[in-house]
Amino acid sequence: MDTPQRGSPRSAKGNRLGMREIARLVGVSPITVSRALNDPDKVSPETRDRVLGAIERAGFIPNQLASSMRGPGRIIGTMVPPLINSGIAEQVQGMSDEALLSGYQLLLVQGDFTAAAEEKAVRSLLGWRPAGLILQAFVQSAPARQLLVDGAVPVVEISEIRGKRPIDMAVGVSNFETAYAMTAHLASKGYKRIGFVSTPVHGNDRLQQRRIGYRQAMKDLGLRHKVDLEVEVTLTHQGGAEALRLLTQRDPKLEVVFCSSDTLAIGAVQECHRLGWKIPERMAIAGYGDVDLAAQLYPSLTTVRVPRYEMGREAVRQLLRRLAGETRSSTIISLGFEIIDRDSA
Amino acid sequence: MDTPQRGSPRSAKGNRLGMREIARLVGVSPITVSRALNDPDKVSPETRDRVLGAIERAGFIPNQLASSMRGPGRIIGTMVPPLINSGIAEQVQGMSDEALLSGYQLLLVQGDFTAAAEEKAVRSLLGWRPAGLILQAFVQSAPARQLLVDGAVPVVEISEIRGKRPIDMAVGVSNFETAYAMTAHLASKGYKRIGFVSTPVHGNDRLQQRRIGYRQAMKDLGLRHKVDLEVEVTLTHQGGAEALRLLTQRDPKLEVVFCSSDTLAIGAVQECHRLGWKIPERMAIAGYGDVDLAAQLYPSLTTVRVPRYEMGREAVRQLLRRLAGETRSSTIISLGFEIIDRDSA
DNA sequence: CTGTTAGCGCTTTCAG
DNA sequence: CTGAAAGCGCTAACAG
Repeated sequence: MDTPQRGSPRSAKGNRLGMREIARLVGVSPITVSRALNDPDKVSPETRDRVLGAIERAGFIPNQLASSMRGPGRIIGTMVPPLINSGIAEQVQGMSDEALLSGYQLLLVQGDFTAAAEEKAVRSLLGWRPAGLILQAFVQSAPARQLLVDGAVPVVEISEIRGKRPIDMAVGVSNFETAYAMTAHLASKGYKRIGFVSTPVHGNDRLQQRRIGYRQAMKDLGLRHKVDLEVEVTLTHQGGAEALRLLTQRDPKLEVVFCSSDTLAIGAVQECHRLGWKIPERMAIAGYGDVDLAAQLYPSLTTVRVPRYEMGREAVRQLLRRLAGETRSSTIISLGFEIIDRDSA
Repeated sequence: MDTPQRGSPRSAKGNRLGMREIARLVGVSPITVSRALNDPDKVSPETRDRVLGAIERAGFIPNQLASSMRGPGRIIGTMVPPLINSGIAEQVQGMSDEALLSGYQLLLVQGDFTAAAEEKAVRSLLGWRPAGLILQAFVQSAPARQLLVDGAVPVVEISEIRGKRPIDMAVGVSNFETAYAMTAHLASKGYKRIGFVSTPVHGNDRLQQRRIGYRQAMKDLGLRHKVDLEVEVTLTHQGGAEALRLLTQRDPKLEVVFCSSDTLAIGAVQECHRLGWKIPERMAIAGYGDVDLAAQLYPSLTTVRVPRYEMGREAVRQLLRRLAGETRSSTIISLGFEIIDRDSA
């Protein structure tokens, strides 16, 4: 209410006041204002209150750009795959929540799964001199990798963790294990003819590992596996529907379709409804991800739960630990997973 | 390949070289390097090539923090509602795509729908001295509003546009119109008993307008409307299922449920399946948003399509136009919508 | 507990 | 077309 309306309305950008003005107002030096804000213990309670009061009254908001030019910045740069149609939103939420807790901000750029976009994204992120980077769906193209190595910035990859050397740190699950476990789970329920659907695996090690896990399980369990039990489709519900049609065309006796993403699985379930097929009697469906809808779907979806929200948080935590000097060496954190057995398979 | 590996590995943060070093390398002054990058025409082609070559070779990435301290920054601050369970991801994608096109970066913070979070979010955004702000799900709490008015920063709200005075600029649809149109559409198909489901409308003007639109249409069309045809539930698929149970309990003869979000509608559809109810014969369902799944759902979902991706892009465009000095006054952009008539109602 | 000095890396004047 | 000087707003380092 008593905030003075200063300067011209919306045009001038420089009418915001700085520490200098606050300092003058209170009758101290700028550094004291800085300390009152960042290191309150180093200022006498009395001075502190006067400073903080003035800040409040003036509506002063410290310029983070300027702060970041000295110490390490308070930006965490993150690259994510397209947010549409994936559980990535949860990961972002996890990162965002955890970052804010420690006063960091997320600078978000979207990659797609191409090397060119990747390099561009990393470049622009590094331009902000972030305290660290969190990379999802990172394909490690050579130039981008080089940038990061040169960059001397802590990097956490949220990724496949099996048999891969992270640039610096990594958080994730073993996609091989999860897919293997699901395949074995389906077999244990008596299914023998198990198809596998994914989006294009080329250049995506998470999907590669899932497919390898599926294949390995089929082999270990002595189940018939042919390449034509596998299809690649686009990451849409429609893709899932297509996959179902394709696979049953190739093998009319197919019993269950294991989809490498819930999106695909949900699409496949709808297609079954359309065809009038009973799930799981005529066709069983399994997914991957345990999105919100999975539990509410009819029939409820058997799927793999990976802790996406936790992965986001853990990635930030790992970064902060490194920044605090608590860890020096490269670390890989494997989070657990669950096979969620529901009605669709 | 020939990029020299300089300095200590991952610990030292200062080993990145700056314009000064590049300048020295080429034998020009720093300002020439700056110009080669930002204003190539002002540098002789020959000098430019030498500078750019050196930059390339050294792997130099300009420090955006430093640049932003002089001219207007290249950050667009955005506040979004929780990314989970909403079409927001598309809007973010739209903003992100458009912003990147012009060399801006998105600084993302998540609000929830509370005034306290809102103020905090706006504060931290302003701390980065963004070129502009894009606010979604902004409830205009008094302190936050004051911050923005004082802030002298262009603000675009992605919001309800009916009868509201934006802080500065706004992009959106009339939620009243959309809900009115859908209700009328349902009535035109012969439905008389129409229920309405939403998440809590308190403090959310978009939802308020949708509900008012529904009520107004019911009245205008001479349809019976009682408050017990309306329920509020949480924004989850489960919420949609609950709503269906609740409403049919209250009015066993209910014919159609209009959900203020596709998430709810999809949940309601699953519940119908579970109950063994035919859609739309026993119960019809309509949604709002036209998410990806809506078209693939069985039965496919009758819903309202709002151009979320476009809203994101348009918001950024509006901001950029203002920054370019092309517009001075407050503007409100209303984007269109479509009633998508499918099988569920 | 408080202040002075200097400088982060870039870009805006203003001169050549 | 190129450069020198100055400074954006803040904070580390070193006094008092």
